[in-house]
Amino acid sequence: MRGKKENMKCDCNVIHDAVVSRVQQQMPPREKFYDLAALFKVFGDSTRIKMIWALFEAEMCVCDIASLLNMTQSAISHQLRVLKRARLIKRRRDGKIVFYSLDDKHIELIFDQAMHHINESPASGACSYEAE
Amino acid sequence: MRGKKENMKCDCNVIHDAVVSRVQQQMPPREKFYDLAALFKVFGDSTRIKMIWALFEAEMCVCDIASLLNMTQSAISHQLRVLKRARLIKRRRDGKIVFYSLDDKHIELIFDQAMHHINESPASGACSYEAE
DNA sequence: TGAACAATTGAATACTTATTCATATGTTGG
DNA sequence: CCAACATATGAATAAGTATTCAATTGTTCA
Repeated sequence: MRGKKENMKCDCNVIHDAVVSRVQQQMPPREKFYDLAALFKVFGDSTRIKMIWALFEAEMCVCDIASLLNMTQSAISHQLRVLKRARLIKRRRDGKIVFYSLDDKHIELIFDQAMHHINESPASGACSYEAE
Repeated sequence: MRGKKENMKCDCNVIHDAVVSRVQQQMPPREKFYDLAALFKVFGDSTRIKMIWALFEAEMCVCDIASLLNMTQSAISHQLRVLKRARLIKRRRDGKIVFYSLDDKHIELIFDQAMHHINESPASGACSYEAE
C-alpha cells in the first residue's frame, strides 16, 4: 500500500494512509467475505425468506410450502435446493413425502436483528428512497 | 385456503392442511418479507460486506475505501449509495472530503451470527456444493 | 476566477439468478 | 409391473444488478 500505485484499479489517492493500512491489517481473509456474502445472498430473496419463516413454525413438505406461498412446486423445490446448499435446512423422507425443517440455530437471531433494523426506519420500505 | 384451488399457481395438493393454515395465520404481512429480503440483499455482495466491515474499524472517505479494496472510486460511490439507502451508513462532509461511517447497531450482531454459521460448516465455502 | 481534486451520477455492458416448462426420478399401492 | 403422486432437475427466459466509462457537481485554494 502506502500510496504506491502498482496494479491498482483504484483511481484516486489514499488520503488517510494510517487509517487505511490499519484497517487493512485487521481485515479477515477474502474468502470470509465471500462466504458471508453468499449466506446473505440466500436471505436476500423474499421467497426464501418466507420459506424460512414458515419453517420456523413447522416442518413442512414441498407441496405444503408451495400452496402456503401460492407458488409452483417446482419453484419451491429449486429454492429448497438453495437453502440446502447453504446448510440452512435439512430433509427427512417419509414415503413419497419429503419434509424440510430448519438446520441452523443462528438464523432466528439473524432475522431478529434484521427485523429490528427494518422496524426502526420511519416507514420501512418505500421511504428508503427519499432520504439520502 | 383449505385445499380450494382458485387462482392458485400452486400445482400440487395441500397435504397437511392443519399445519399449513396454522402457519399461514402466523405469517407476518407481505411487506415485512420484502423489507427483510431487501436488507439482506444489501449484505449479499462481497464488496459491500467488505465496505461495512471496514467501517466497523474506522470512519473513512470514498478514496480510502477505494484504495483499501482496490476498486475504482466510482464503484465504491455507487455501493455507498446502496448502503445509504438501506440506512446502514451515514455521511459527514469536511471540505472536499466525505466521510462515511456505520449508522446501525444491529449490523454487528447480524454479522456475528452469520459468521457463526459459516464457521460451523466443515469447510466453509466450496463444500456447500457437495453435501446435499 | 479557474485549476485541481473528491465525490456523485447516468447509461451501457456483462453477469447473475428466479421462475417456468417439460421431463425425469423415486415411492407407494393395486 | 403399472398408475398415481411427490419431488427433483435441466434448459430457457426474463428480470435484476455490479462495474465501467464518461461526464457532472461541489469544494478548496492559489
